[in-house]
Amino acid sequence: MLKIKNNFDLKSTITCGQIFRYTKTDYGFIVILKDRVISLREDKDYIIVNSSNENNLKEIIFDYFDLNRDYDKIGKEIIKKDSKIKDAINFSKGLRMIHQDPFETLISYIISQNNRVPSIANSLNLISKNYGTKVIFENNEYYLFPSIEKMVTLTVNDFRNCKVGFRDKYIYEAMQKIANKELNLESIKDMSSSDSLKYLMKFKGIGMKVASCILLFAYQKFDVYPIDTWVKKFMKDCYNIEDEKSIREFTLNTYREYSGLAIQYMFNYKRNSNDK
DNA sequence: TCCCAGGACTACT
DNA sequence: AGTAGTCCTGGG
Repeated sequence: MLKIKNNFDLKSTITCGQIFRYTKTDYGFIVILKDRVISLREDKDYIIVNSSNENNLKEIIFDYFDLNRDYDKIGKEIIKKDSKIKDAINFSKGLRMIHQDPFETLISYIISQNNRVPSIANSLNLISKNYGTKVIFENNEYYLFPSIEKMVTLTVNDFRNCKVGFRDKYIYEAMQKIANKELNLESIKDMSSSDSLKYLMKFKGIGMKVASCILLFAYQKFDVYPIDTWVKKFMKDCYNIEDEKSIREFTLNTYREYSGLAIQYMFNYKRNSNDK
C-alpha cells in the first residue's frame, strides 16, 4: 500500500479522455498500467494506492501521474501569456497529463481513428484479454496489455477478431515494422517534436491527430497537441479563429512549449464545464 | 433496417 | 495541391 498527498484531481485526470482502460469502483478507480493493476482511493488529504505489484510502486505512480512536475507554475506561465485561458485553467486545476506506455499508446491511438471511446476501450480490452497476462487483483480478473513480443506474432485476422475493423492492417504493419526495427519507439524520446511527428506519420494509420496524441500522452512532448471539435469551439468562442492551420499558428505562438497543456485545458473546459 | 459519427488512406482531379 | 469515397463498429 502507498499513501500519497492528494494534491491533484484524481477523477478528472483519469476520466478526461487520456486513457481508455480504467474502471470506476464504488471507492475510486482501478487503472491498468504496463505491468500491474492499481486501485486508487481518496481519503481526505491522501490518495491510497494498492497494487498487484508493489515493486517500486512510489516511483511508478509518480511517473505515471507526472507528480514531480509543478503544474501550478506552468498554469501561471500560461495565464501570463494569455489571460483568456484563465477560466479553462482554473476549471482544470489538478488535471495532470498521464505518462502512458508508448507501445500501448501507439496501438490505442491507431485504433482511435474514426472511432468512439467505448468501441476503442472494447477493442483494447479484447486484445488484452486474448493476448495479455491475466492478473488477479482484489478478487477480480484483469488483463495487462500484451507485450511487443506477443503482439508481433499475431495476424491481421487476430486483430480483426478484436473488433478493430479496417484498422487491423495498420496495427499489423506497425507490429512488423517494430519487429524489423523500422519503427523504434525508444528513439522517439530523443527526437525533436517536429521530427517525431514526421517520423510517426510515415506509418500507415497514423496521421496528424494520432501522432500528436501519442507524443503528448506517451512522450510528454507538451508542445505537440491534437485539435478536435472541443478545442475548435474554444478557439472560435475566445479568439474567433476557425481553420486548423490558424489555430496551430496561434497556439504555438502564444503558448510555446506548453501548447499541448494549454490545448488540454481548453478541451477539458469545453467538454466538461457548463460553458458550452 | 438503416443511418450516423469518427481520422486517415487511396485514387482521383 | 486539394478532396470525394471508402474502410468498420456500435448505438440510435
